[in-house]
Amino acid sequence: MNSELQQKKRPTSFDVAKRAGVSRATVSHVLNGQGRFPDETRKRVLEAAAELQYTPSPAGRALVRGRSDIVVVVIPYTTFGSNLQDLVDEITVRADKHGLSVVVRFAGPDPDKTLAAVQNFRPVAVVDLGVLGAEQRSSLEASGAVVIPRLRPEDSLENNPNFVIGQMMLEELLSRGPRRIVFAALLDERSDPFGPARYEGMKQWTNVHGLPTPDRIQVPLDLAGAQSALQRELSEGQPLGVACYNDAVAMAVLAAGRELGVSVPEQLSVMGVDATAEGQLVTPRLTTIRIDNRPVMDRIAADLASLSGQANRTSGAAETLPFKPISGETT
Amino acid sequence: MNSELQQKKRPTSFDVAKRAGVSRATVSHVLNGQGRFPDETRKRVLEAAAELQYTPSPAGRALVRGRSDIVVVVIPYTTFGSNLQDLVDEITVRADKHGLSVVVRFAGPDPDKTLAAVQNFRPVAVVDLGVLGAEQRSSLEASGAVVIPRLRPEDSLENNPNFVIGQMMLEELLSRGPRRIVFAALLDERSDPFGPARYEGMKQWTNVHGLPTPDRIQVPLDLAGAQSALQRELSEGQPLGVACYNDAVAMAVLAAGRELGVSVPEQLSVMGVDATAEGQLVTPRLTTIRIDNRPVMDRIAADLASLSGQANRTSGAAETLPFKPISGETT
DNA sequence: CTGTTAGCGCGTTCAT
DNA sequence: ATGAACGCGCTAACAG
Repeated sequence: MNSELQQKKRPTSFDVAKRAGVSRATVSHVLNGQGRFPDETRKRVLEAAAELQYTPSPAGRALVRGRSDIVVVVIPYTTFGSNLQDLVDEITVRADKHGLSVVVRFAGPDPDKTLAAVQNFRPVAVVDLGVLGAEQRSSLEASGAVVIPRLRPEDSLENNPNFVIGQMMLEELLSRGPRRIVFAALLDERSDPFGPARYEGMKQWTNVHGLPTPDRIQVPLDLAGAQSALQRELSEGQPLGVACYNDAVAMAVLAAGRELGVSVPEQLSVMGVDATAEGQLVTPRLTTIRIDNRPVMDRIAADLASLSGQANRTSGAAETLPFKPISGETT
Repeated sequence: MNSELQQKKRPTSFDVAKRAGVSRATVSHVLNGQGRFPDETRKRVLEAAAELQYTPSPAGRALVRGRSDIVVVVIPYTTFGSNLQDLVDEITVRADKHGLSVVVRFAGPDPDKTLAAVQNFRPVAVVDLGVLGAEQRSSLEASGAVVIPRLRPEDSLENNPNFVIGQMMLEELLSRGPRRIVFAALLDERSDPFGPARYEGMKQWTNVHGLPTPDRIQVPLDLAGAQSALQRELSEGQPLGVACYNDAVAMAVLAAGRELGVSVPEQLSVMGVDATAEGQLVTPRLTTIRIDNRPVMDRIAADLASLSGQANRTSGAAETLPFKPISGETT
């Protein structure tokens, strides 16, 4: 028989109250900074709580509050910049300061199930990194959760960063002279939450500048598949500029071009997005766009802070663009 | 457009009971499949629940159960390809079948805070993808959570996949003849949860085969940094084989070698791990190891199933190895 | 001003 | 098949 077998039952507010010689209500008041108590009492309660390592039961609190202390970060099925974890880490730290706990939820193939799962947490807030549609957002808001938005594909397009990225890529691809433009999306559409907006940005730009609308192709991330996808576009013999969804796609296009014997960047210029380490390590080095998510983080942090009623310090509206082109050898 | 009025308050078991003309206790029993009720009653309750879209409050349930329905998947701070997301997706689906909801938690820089955050959910189970130390596991288990995958007697060091991967890399690197071996870890140690075991595997293998113990270097993912890291190892003039922590590191090493003008694979052979798309798209194509996480998934699924008392012993013994070398042009 | 009592919120379960 | 009580924290109302 192991004497250590005791199921550690967590201390409750009752235990703290008993130890501090007060009532449960007082414990609650002191711990939540409500009402005024003599320092003596406050101290006794705080000490008792500390000694018992008291942590209020999230379940009890959620029950009475009607919602949990959980913030759900919903992440699209895609790999955008490996610094996603850093972003989440920072959200976590920030939320922690407001007494909120962060969990991540990967968006599954079925949006409804994802939404249901998120709803099930009765989260106090949902950080949407590009997954939620309009109706999902309002559904969440109807249930009382605050949705902290980032990229909304449907609100004013000109404000959408992805829209601007599409245009930025065009400018870069055409800076060496005119060429036919193609947008290379991922083969797996589900992995492509931002592609459509970028493509839209490109279409609008070409439209404004009197250029033909770029084609859109889907490129698998293997050599053979990419090759056949690219070959169809190259057949016309004029120089081609390929704006890719991300660096991985760009690398597939480049590999295909190499296999097909076309010269880069003369006959084939390629641009990625994300500035991954890999893209900068290969030859030819990728021209790409580095996305800085500090502005996103700031916005999230502000929204998070406003949850606790803290002053919503709006930072400067227009700073520098949150993304900048990285010149490589592929344009 | 249907302007259905959003219910501000979710239905409770009381609402269902009222609608079905029974008591709350009956609702609970029927919904949880306890006790025997006439089909008539069962049906009425089930229908009422469905019509009201009743979802039991997780908070209420957690309160009475003492723990939540949450399964926390703890993910190491490492670059994860979409394969990890697929793994999590599958865990999510599997857990859902048992009425459990999955959340992901990225391991932060501070293990204690990570542990505390996980504990705070009072999870019914924790899926550890390579972050938890022994004392963390026991701490979780002491609080009543099941840590998955469960440690099994056969999980000695020799069976550790990473241990075997290290050895497999050595065999591949040395297949072209003897050369000096170096293990290239990530610069950011925090991102490297599996490297140590792989290095251990290599050390043991060399020891058994009477070869010198491989050096260990840390390689940053930029050209200049990788170059200086590699240069120190190349100075001896004999052929070098570099076993890399992953494909990204391998690409950094290759870029450095290219810059330094060494021939691949004659003077410098390189091996990665992960078989990323990028590694297969570059020239020279990477020799790497593809890791199949189906076995891991099976094990997790089995442990998950056993949470609900379902003894699911379907998994046969060791079939094929869960990883296989991909021959490229770098060895 | 300081602190307590009482009761709510929701699902589960024992005893009837 | 049900009433009542429980688990835990919060807070309105109230008493010292």
